[in-house]
Amino acid sequence: MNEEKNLETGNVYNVLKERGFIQQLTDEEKLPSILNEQRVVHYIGFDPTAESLHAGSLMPIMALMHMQRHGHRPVVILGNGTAMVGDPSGKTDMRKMLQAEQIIANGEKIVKQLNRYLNFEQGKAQVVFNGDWLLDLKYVDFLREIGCHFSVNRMLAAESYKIRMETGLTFLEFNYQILQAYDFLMLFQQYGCILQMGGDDQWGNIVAGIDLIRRICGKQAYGITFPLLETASGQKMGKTAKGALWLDAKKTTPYEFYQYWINVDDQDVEKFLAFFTFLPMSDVKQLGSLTGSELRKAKQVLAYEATRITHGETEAKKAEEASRSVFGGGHNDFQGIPATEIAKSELEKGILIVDLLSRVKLVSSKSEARRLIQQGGCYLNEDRIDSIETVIDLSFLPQPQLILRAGKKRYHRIKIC
RNA sequence: GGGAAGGUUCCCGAGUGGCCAAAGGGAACAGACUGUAAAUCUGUCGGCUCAGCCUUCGGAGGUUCGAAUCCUCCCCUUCCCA
Repeated sequence: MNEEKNLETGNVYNVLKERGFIQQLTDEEKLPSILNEQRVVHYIGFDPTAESLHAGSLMPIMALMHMQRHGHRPVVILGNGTAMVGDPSGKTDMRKMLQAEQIIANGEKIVKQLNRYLNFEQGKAQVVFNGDWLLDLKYVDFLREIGCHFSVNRMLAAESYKIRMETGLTFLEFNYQILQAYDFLMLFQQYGCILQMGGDDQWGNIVAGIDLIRRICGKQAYGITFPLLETASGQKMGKTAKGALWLDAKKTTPYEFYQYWINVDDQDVEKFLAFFTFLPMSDVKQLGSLTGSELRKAKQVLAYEATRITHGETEAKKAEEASRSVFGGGHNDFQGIPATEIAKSELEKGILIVDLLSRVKLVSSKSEARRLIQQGGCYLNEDRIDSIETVIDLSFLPQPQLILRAGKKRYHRIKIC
């Protein structure tokens, strides 16, 4: 799915900067020229705390893609070691502790996912598991060799621990930063990795790694952080009605993925085009300058491009078609929208509308289904269902298929088999 | 280890014996308006075999006709002291 990208010319630093990826960096003087002059090995860590990455990881992924397109070499760390600890940076609560096997299994799935975005052939990029060096560390040796370089006073003063200084911080989590710094050191020594990137909440951890490398190796390493994305309404980006916006088509279908992007707030369109597509900035700005309903064109481009990058061109086209036919009126191409199979024999008996809604997960309980109907939000083939007693049976079948709609935007197709 | 304050429905947060499925706000959902946007207005917002019933107020017991509210023990969090 990952087509060969042509190497792009120009300084990747300028590209990242122009597209808004850079929140902070450690050396504004040197880093841009280093990125211009040499092939830079750089890394971003992903926590295998779930079996799929979600939209929150998309910005780091896009950054790595830009880097690779400019000839640099991404290293992805899967934090199967650090996930055993849990990063407290910028968080209110302690993370749930996960089982080691679960973490490994998640990690393997995530590696597969990353293959869609990055080219791992011929050493153009690499995945490493930090458990390889973290899990077998000897406590006392580690304290003596690494721990002695960290100032607790300074760690406590760090912004990333500030919230947790109020709500509580365990020693376990307090060690996270040291482990991440150690990761950077390992990558620096073993792979010549001189740059770490991450969300802005990682700043403290990144700088800790740079310090450690300087103290132990006497060499300079660098860091870049990305802005933490919030939507215009102040929500963390990538939330859907069902929860996270996953990058796994099984957890969030390409259609749903497309719908997320086409529904973004007007104010976010230009920003998101810059982050989540590879369109030239001139196009991004031009699309972003559209106003009123014209802006929907920009959203269509955003949705298509973002879906294409994650799910490929075929799926993106299908999602686009389905969205057009559903929202644009007219055609009957409902191929792309979520579907459930129901046996014809069941329909012969008839199914209560309430049961049907809950069966296809358009609602999370039958009470919700009743509420939906009573509030006038339930449609079958674009006819409003008025009664919660309605029984769906073969008499509804002159239509080639059954299309259920909940509210204005949530569609579901019933396949008869 | 000692002392203090707490743990309430998705989140924040009221409630201190019945009128509590539990105020208020946020989030979310539906309707109207619209551009599959935002804002606004209206309504909804534990579950079910839905005029009734069942489960919920950290956990387990107990008192009582009746408990989120009182008692006992336990678990957890924060703060102060060590």
